[in-house]
Amino acid sequence: MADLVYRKVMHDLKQKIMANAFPNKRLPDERSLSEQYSVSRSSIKRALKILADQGIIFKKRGSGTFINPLFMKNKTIFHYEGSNLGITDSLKSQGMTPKIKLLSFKVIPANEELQQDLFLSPGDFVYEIKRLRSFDNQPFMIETGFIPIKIAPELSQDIVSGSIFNYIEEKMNKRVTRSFLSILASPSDKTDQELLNLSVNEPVGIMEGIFFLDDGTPFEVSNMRLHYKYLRYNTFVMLDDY
Amino acid sequence: MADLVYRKVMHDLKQKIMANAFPNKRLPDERSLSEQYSVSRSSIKRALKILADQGIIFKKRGSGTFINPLFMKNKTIFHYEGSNLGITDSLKSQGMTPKIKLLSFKVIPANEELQQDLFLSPGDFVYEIKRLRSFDNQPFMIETGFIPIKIAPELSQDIVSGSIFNYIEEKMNKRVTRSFLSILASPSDKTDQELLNLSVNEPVGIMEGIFFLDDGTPFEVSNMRLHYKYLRYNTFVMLDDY
DNA sequence: AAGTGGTCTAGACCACTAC
DNA sequence: TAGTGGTCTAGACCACTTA
Repeated sequence: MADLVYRKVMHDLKQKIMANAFPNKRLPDERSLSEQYSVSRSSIKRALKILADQGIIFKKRGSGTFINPLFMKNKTIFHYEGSNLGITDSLKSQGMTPKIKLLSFKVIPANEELQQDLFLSPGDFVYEIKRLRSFDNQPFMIETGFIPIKIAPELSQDIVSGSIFNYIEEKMNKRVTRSFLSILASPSDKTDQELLNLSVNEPVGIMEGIFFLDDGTPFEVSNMRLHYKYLRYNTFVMLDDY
Repeated sequence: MADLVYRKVMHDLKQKIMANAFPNKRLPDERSLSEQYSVSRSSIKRALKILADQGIIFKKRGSGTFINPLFMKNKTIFHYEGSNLGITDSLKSQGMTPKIKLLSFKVIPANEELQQDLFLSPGDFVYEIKRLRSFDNQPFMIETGFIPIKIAPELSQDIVSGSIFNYIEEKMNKRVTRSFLSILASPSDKTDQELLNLSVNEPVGIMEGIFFLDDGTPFEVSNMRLHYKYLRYNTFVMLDDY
């Protein structure tokens, strides 16, 4: 995957942007980039499109391509980034060592809400997986996930003690490529305070979401309660009507 | 704008999909579409890419292009797409009556951070606008906005007591179409507690963002502190590329 | 093996911005 | 007018799925 032309260009430009290789906050024009990288202008455009979709750069027709200044900020702090679906990979890409502690692992009948969210029928069962995620001995997230047993019949205590998404991709040869997320804030409860080392007036950030496989099947409903210092959800909204 | 090839194809296909013109939930292959529409395959791909980004279709390499069954079953899932950036409109569409109380309105020199975020030069000035938003007599948001005076030289106390975005669109004939948002949680401070009727252990949700005009010009830097019960940010994440 | 989507090229022409 | 990004084409070859 990593040998694709547009991906290489995209990654290289991203790296250069972060290394402040363009102090004037402006990228070379597309035709020059095409020459520099010895690739077609189309490939340059494709790489730039991705960076633009991620909000890292923006283009002004007739004028040039510029770096979004807000993207450069807050890079020193650890945070969960909206651009990655999996928590494990999200942490790894930031050089963190993720750790997972399994709190509980059960099979329960899906209630009505889960039936709706996961397109299940009455009587269907789901795994209920509670986990505590940490990095560098700092717990930052309590995660409760629900997965239909018929989608992943072979889940074991061993598997769910690691990255479930990686298991799905490597062993089941499917990809988790979409999710609906809700993000909100809430006072912490006793469990939060104990597990996440929070004082009573410190809140949690909550992410609720449904994750989908690449064929459109809803795969997991997840409720994530995060230490408030470790949630920063970045998102780029475009209203350019297609 | 509507005469672009890929847009026409995209709209036409979208309409056909909704009219159930593909009962087998499968689109013709790209080469056939290219012939049917008498456009290049690249243009077909571009149209399909947009539909895929919107979650309407998904592609399977070697197999074909298929209609997302979820799109037909539950269209509310994709609801965030039509949503508006402006708070005022966002509330109105939910049947709420928004109210704005102007807390302060000043002109100050842009500090270094604002200069960067808003593409300003040293010595440039910005408006600093602090407002409290309520609906049905329930205050829910403290908003601090910074807008370059050179972008909107005619801002008055009267204007900023209402919807600034609406003013921009109606009087200045520009559109706010993009924003870069960070969402996080934080304990409330004394001001939050007073203005938003929060107790000490109740948090705020924070949205920090830069809003851009449709030509890419950064228009406003905004810091929004929300009563935690009134922040729920919904988003749809796709990882198909990258 | 046939058919599908994915990647990439080289180049033409258009639309907008800056000077 | 010169330079920028935007659109579009025609075609080559690759990677994957299905039979």
